[in-house]
Amino acid sequence: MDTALRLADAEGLDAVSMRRLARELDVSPMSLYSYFEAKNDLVRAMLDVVSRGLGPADVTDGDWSEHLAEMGRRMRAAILEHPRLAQLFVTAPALGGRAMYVVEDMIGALRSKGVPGETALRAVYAVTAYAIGFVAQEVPRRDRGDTASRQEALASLPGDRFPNLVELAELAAGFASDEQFESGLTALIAGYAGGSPAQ
Amino acid sequence: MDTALRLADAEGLDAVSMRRLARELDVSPMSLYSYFEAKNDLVRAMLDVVSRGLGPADVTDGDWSEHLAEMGRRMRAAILEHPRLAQLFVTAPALGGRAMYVVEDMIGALRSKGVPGETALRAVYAVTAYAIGFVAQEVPRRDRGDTASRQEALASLPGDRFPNLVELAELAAGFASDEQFESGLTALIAGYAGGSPAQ
DNA sequence: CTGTATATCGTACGCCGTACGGACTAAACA
DNA sequence: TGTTTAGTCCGTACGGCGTACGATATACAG
Repeated sequence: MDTALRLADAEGLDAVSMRRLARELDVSPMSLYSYFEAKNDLVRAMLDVVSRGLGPADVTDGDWSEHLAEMGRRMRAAILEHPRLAQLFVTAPALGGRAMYVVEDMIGALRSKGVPGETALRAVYAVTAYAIGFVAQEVPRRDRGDTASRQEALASLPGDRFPNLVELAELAAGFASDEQFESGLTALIAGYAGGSPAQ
Repeated sequence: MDTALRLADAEGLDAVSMRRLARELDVSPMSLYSYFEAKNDLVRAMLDVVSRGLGPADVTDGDWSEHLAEMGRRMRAAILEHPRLAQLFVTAPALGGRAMYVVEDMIGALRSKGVPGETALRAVYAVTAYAIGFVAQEVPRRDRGDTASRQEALASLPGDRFPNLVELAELAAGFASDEQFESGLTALIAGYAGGSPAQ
């Protein structure tokens, strides 16, 4: 697993083939099948290791909105630790492994603070969706150049069809990912809490 | 493109190989390279066609929150029309093609109703992230059995470690996707609007 | 008619996942 | 002790993949 993850981080998920991984380990390709029934199993194991980075949601102070926000932040952070594996989270048949524990604990925390089960489920589900979708958009964007080049790309759109994007190019390109993430996260949770608006 | 999309819808994205697509078309594999420089181009073209399904955001009544919500719904609906291509949206280097027009128009609509540019950008970005992430979780879940079997799967978790998920299994399995999507979408937008709480 | 562009194709290379069966090793048991 | 068993490793082979390269055929411009 170490080698597989190192390989994936360094050269991308596509570089992780049974044959290539075996070569890295100075071993025959078929040997790997003693440990994984098929390549899918290997990939699932990789996802599991990464999602272990979620860690327990041990924040106990603050109200439940803060709990929930923290879960969202952890989820994003865990995925961003291995950006090249991000697509796994997004394509995965289901959140499993560590993520399951986090969801369970988060729902428990919310309920213990008086949130009804249904709302807790809905809110956790929504935050999960937001975090995954956000990172899915964030990762490729990050790979594709700095702020200046992103701004240039937006500004060079045909101005007669994209007046708003062109006008706001500088603003849009300058958004820090962290702020942008917080913005949506805060809004989403505020919506569930019926609290104050974001931004 | 028609054949490629039909093939992808019927047998999944993996079935769309240059060789297979050529066979479907009664043509040599290499012939396809007259029209697409590489397989990536073909995939991008497929994504473009699908995202054309977004259509223009032509809802002009209602306030801007309703506009924004409609964009989210359209986005989800467009992706769900070709569920087996969903991962493309999520892995894509950037929203392009039709999606770009939708974003532009949506930002324009929001601004024309008095929303500051920055908020408009942030809100549209957040809704996009939410919609993509939601569908990413929704598609595999849908493939994996009906309500009853999902409930069973949840209920059979070890009760000492997952008390909440077990207890709420019935509730969780029974959530209709549409309701769940609306729940998060409403919350998110309400957060930006500073309006009333969801659910 | 001649040249040039366009579409199609056959062949070949180096990847991939993995089915199958064999060889070696170490532990469990007689 | 010898024998069996389970686990590990491997070589070979099959069918698939993307696509570089060069040849051919067809159509159209001059």
